[in-house]
Amino acid sequence: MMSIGQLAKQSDVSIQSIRFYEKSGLIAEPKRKPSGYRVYEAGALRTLQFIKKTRELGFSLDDIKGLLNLRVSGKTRCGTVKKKAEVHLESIKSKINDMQSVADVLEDLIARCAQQKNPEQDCPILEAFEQAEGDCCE
Amino acid sequence: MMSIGQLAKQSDVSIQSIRFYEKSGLIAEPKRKPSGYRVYEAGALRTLQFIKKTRELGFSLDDIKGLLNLRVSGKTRCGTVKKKAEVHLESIKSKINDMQSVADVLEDLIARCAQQKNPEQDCPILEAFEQAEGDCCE
DNA sequence: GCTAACACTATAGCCTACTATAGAGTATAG
DNA sequence: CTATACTCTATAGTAGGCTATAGTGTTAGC
Repeated sequence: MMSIGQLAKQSDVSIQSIRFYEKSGLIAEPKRKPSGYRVYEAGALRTLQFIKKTRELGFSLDDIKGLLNLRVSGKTRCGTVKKKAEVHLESIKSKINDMQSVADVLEDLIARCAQQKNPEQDCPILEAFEQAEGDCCE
Repeated sequence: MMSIGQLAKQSDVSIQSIRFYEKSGLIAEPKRKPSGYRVYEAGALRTLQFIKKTRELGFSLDDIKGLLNLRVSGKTRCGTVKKKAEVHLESIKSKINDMQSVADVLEDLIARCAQQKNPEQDCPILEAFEQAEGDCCE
């Protein structure tokens, strides 16, 4: 049994975030003291740790809500969880690919810039950017 | 020479976004008719296409501003441009690394999930998420 | 000349995931 | 008993990237 402050410290999640998660339906409304103070059980800590970890992995609060519901619904089917993780993984991978292609372009431009011997000539980087559909981004 | 509406159609960027980009300093303030209507030259279209492309690649407007400045600064010495491009490249690379490590974790969890023979047992993904300090994110 | 389509500004709203603040009550240590 | 720390609610603000609306003026085709 602990206060919201203790829970915040133990989970390393701010008090405001905890209340925000409660409002957002990610964590259950806890019991209250007669004063109105929230009183949490150990389960809340585990849930918060779950949320924190999945947030760090880039899941949205909505995703996490879904995962928590799978967990809460008792006989979780592992396949469902796996599928969600796979979908998320795919979107991360495609973002990585996009970013990598940008990195490649930049790398190439920088290399060409380095090869440039004649300082009077135009900069290859600037030239590449000038072209709307060019060797820059295709 | 074209109106904002024509520019919007040709670039496939909404009128509001164009004005927003102008306010944000991504595109130059165009000339105006006596009525106050914006009048664009062909260069604006190229710039918008550049913005659109880089947005799709996941750059923030701030990043794009930096890239556009590389282009716009005209007679910049190649070395300066190169240096800026290198800084961009580094930040992109570090983003890629971050995402890759997340992807690795997810991939590992999914693999463990796939190895799970016994459907009666708990899901390894959820279990990993449950642990405060676990083999999941360390 | 009229009407429809277009453009202008300024302001407000949306979404995500929070963070901050104000003003009030509560708990606890000395 | 009092000072300090804690908690409560409600509201507002932040950042990024737009989208929508209101109210008004402009342009183009018939």
